[in-house]
Amino acid sequence: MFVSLGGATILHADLDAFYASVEQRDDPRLRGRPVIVGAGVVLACSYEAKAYGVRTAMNGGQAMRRCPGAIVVEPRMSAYSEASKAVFKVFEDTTPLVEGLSIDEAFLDVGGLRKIRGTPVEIARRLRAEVLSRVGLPITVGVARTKFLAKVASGVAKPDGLLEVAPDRELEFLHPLDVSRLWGVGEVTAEKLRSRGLAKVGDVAILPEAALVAMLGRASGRHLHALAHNRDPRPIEVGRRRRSIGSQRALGRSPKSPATLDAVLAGLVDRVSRRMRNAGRSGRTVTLRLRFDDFTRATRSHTLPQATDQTRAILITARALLRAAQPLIAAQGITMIGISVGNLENEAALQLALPFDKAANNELDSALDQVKDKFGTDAITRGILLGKRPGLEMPMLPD
DNA sequence: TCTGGGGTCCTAGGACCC
DNA sequence: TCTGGGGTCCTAGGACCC
Repeated sequence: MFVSLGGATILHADLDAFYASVEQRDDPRLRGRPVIVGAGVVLACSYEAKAYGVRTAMNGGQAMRRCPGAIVVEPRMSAYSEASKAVFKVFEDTTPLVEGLSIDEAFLDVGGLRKIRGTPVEIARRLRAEVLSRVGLPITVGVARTKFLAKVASGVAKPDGLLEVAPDRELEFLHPLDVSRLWGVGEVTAEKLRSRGLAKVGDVAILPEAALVAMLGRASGRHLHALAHNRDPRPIEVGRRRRSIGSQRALGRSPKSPATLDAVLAGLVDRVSRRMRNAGRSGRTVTLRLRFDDFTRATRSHTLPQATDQTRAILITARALLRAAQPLIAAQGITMIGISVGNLENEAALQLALPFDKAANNELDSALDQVKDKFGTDAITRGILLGKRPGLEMPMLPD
């Protein structure tokens, strides 16, 4: 057991197969059985399904071929969001130093709690028990001296595990691991490393930093070099804020008319701007994201002089970007469209970033009229094209 | 039944300013 | 008229993560 202040005091807590676990918690018939959340594509799958080779992001048909007995359930995002909040409540009851990474994982710094709550491992053990008893979900915790290592440790310990990497055994733990275990090493980087005979973290550790930088670029090279040598001084950051808000939609492979694209775009902008207003954020940079038949991607962006959270200002910008991308779309066939707004500011939104522009306004209205002509008067407001969600704010009428 | 939806960070070139 | 370095912002693309 460690008593030094420089010991392993960072916890990385990571819920196991989060969406699927919530489904198994809420429906006893699913327990112990392979569960897939999401029909077209696997959003999450239970460990019973993983045993058959089902993976997140896998195509639904492929997943069913691998695991014909799997039970497929529709995602229930609100249930997951609620479960996430309950789990974060447990985190925050443990320590105020919580840095959320995503809906289902967080770093906790428990370094100052030894006297009142025990050693980090004792705290981690209790945290796991509490998440199970209070929220009913299994969670894995990695304990280490650095964030990086705590995250790697929880990855190794999954599912339903607890693993401490003692400070005097860090390299012993790290160096035999496959390079793909490292945070930031995905398919592309792992393949680059492997093609040079670097399969294990220990192989990477032997290289000089300059060699890694030449291979992977400055940031990735330095990052990987630091981690292979077990250097990660980053502290827990409490209260990190999101830097962009976006929404996207897959369109399938059939050709899309401009009016359809416009309707989808309007729906995306409505959803994004609504979420911005709910979050009290406004932004300046509007980015249009496109994906084509051959799965290549393109982005087009424009930065406004002032931040806004207004549907109309964002939609006018988004439409201009879409128009500029028309040749690309015509040539390649579009299969996904997305909008995101970045350069977010924390203050409440300013009134309207764009000066009133009669021509742009008329153009917008006529575009929305075309959508209505084609799909019915209330197509947009009723959200028929956009997921059957009532209460959309479109169309925006002239002042 | 080939491919979801939400994000983060980094790089590189060009415009612009001092 | 030509030349320099440094800094910031914007745009586009790409890798990665859950």
